[in-house]
Amino acid sequence: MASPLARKRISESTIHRLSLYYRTLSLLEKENYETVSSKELAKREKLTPAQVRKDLSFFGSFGTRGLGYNVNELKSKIESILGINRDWKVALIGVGNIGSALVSYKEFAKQGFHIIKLFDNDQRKIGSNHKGIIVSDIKNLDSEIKEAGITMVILAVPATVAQYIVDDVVKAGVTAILNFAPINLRVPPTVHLRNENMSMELEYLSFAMVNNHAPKKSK
Amino acid sequence: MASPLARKRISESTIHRLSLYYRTLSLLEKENYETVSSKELAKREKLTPAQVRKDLSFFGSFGTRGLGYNVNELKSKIESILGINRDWKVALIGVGNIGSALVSYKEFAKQGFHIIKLFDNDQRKIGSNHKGIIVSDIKNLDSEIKEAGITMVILAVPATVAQYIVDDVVKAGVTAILNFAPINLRVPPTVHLRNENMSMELEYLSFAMVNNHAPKKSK
DNA sequence: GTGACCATGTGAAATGGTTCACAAGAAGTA
DNA sequence: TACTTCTTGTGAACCATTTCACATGGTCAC
Repeated sequence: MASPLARKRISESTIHRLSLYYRTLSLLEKENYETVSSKELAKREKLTPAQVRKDLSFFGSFGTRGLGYNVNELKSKIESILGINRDWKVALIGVGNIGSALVSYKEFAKQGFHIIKLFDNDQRKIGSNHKGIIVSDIKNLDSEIKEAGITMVILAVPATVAQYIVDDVVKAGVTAILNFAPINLRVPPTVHLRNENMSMELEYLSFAMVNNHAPKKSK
Repeated sequence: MASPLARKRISESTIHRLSLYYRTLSLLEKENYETVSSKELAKREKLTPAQVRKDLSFFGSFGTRGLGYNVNELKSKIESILGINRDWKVALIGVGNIGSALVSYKEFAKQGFHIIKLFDNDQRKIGSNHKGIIVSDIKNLDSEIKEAGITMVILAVPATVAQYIVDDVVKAGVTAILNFAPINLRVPPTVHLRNENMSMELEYLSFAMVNNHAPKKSK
């Protein structure tokens, strides 16, 4: 059995699949499943049972031979692996198209990501109320982020200003950034950065159609 | 040199990186770069030069030894590989939070993805105007999609109804679907499906923070 | 034209990720 | 208890992707 804390490099794909398992386990829970086998889980994700077992084995042995995994238990194990067994305070910067959609995006809150601060530089937006949150002036970014103890930020600003804001939020102590701007950002090595690029998947689709690439499971 | 039409399986990662190269080439074009080396391109994407050259080599030899790649030319090569050297007519289904943000999302149009039809089942939304497009009743999905010759659809509806709509759009002749609903959809093998799961990247961030996973380049 | 330099394109090697195959553990049955 | 059945957990084998390393071919200065 692998120790939960074994310092082994876990692949990005494994983590992404844990997210999928988590979502499916939540569903199984609602459907009142007691247990689930790697076979069943694999079927739902269009993966192989071995893949599922291997992914989980990096973190421990959570199953029972002959029986499978206890749905509740596995779900909560994955929660703690992914770090979503707690509440995250998140600031959202840029209350434009994407930004305002994200404020209302329920999946985030479901998994413990709570947007508690909104920032913008547009005077018409500052002071306005989105889902109970008042939009702050981006000038107050530093103090408000520090005060609220926020370490995670969603960036939904135009590409032209994204880097400046990144520099600022990093100074304010943020260590995780989810970036929606179509630009490559620079962050210090201590800061985690992920990019959400919605065109990418459309481009993959058009590639697949044009080249008659065999349809495959999606990421 | 690999023939552009060699039937070799191209990896998903390679295609995603082409998207990145494309974006950066557009930028370089604006910055009036004539040529770019694999080294420079790699630096901007935080990849290795060999990776860049290998990716491109699957599709042909586009560079000049001693000089690098012509920015304009490479950009247009990638455009045709990705199938974005043409206009795609896209229908967007579900004009809620996410949906209405996507209508205004400029990156799509920039790359040739034109949302020309909106559908919803909410009487209050049907008939309303979003960026010049009138929201249609989802009841007319089949006829309107066929009539407009749409083959690509963005799905931004609640998870509970997503599968029904997928079945309908497939019947209407759609062969590519970008799904934002947090659910695993079933499509026939002839239909391309990609999922956009915005929670996944946040979960990756929280995993990285909690496990002190060395920050790495983002996808 | 010649020489120095540079960066591509690509086999081969190395690395990393997925699948196989099976020993071993647990549950249920008689 | 003994037997059957089921499914996990995991080394080993396999396959895919990335990186290395270098021959090749082109540019540019003089």
